[in-house]
Amino acid sequence: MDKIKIAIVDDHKLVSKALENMISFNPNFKVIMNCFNGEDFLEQLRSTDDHPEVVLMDINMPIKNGIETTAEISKEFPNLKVIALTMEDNESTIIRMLKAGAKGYLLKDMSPDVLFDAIDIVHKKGIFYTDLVTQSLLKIKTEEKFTKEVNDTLKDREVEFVKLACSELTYREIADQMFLSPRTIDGYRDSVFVKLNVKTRVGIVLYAIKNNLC
Amino acid sequence: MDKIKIAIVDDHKLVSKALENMISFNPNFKVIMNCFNGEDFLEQLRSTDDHPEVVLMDINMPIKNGIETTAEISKEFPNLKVIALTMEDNESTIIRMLKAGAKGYLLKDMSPDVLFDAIDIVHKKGIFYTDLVTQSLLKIKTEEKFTKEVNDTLKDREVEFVKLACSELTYREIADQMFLSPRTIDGYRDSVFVKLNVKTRVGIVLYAIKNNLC
DNA sequence: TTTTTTTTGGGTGTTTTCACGCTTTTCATT
DNA sequence: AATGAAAAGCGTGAAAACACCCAAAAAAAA
Repeated sequence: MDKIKIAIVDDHKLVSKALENMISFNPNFKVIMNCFNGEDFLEQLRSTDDHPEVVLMDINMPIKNGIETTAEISKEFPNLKVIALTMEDNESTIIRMLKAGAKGYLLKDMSPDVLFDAIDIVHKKGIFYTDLVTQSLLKIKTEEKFTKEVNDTLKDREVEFVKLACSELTYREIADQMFLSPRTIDGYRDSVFVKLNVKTRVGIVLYAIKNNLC
Repeated sequence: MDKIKIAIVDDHKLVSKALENMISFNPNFKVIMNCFNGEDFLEQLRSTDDHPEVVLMDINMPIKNGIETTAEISKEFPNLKVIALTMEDNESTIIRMLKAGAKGYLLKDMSPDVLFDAIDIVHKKGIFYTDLVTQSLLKIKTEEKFTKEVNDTLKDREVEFVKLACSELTYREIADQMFLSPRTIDGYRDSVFVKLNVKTRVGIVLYAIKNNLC
């Protein structure tokens, strides 16, 4: 049987080296790519025909993050199976990652066994979930929250606003920076409150940080 | 020459394994301890005489973080040289880590060379700084900000307040939770503003998150 | 036992934030 | 060109947050 070809995309050298090292202990796997960010990875993919079969993708990366990168990969190279890697698990991040087309996700401090299983299963069955708890959790979310997320997705302008809200600027100053009337900012605030299900500006900030928008 | 005995304290298995692996390539070093948190490490130290000479200490850990752990080590085992490890560098965290007694600090995604150098130099000279930039930066801070930090350290009660401020509670509700008058909370807010050099509640939240108080 | 520090509380007034209801402009689709 | 949805803008009133002033208990240190 041929070795499964694997790509690692992670901006932390230490982690990516560790992953590569971990994988090297399993004779069924072979790391053929190791990139530091999504942009880099996409370029490499486009410039060769020797594609990996499974991608271990960090979510938090500079330049192009895991979610964006995965979304592009899903369109352009639908055969690649992406496994998302995170340090801390955040529900809505996971959901967005799955929506972007990831076939599984793992916490970064898993045991080698789990990693090997995940790669094997994703490769054979096309999908892998860590345990039943999360699986059921996701089942619920994928119906209930999935559609909710779509309707409640922040528009571009609102995202801009949210980022600026994560500062000591007053709404009036935010309005200035966005070249809008303070009233418009009021409107953004109100709709963001509803969409994020929060009641105060601190709520916005906490959301933004959790979903690293800032 | 005897091998330098090293301890690794990091809650992320992947990282700690990677570090151990990295170190194993250098014949002058030997990893004799590998702990997942500060509490664990202190226990191990107290129950043996075979102490490490250099400790690679993660800063963000559950149960007992790197700063507290380093502070205790400095008192109890002053011969151990602690090198702090961080993912993202945060000035005030670094300062507090050095105040706690760390002899050097490194970003987690350094090259092996840098790690080896750091260990060697810390072991021989007792102190190591990554580069001149940070070194000079620290020089300035250690005088100017060091003393400032001491005066501006939040009191226990203020820290409690700050944690509650990182929520959608109003100040009045925070007062209730802390069994205090709203006026008192007003006072806390004002003094925290001055100490953290911020002007709004969002400023408090951003500070708290940066220094993971919440 | 003084002295100092911490904790707690208060008054007054301004600015910002938030809620709610409504209008105008813009722009893509038909 | 019509129309319908979105984005942008407006007004008012109430609540919360902020600024700056000061003082009394309580606890800790001297």
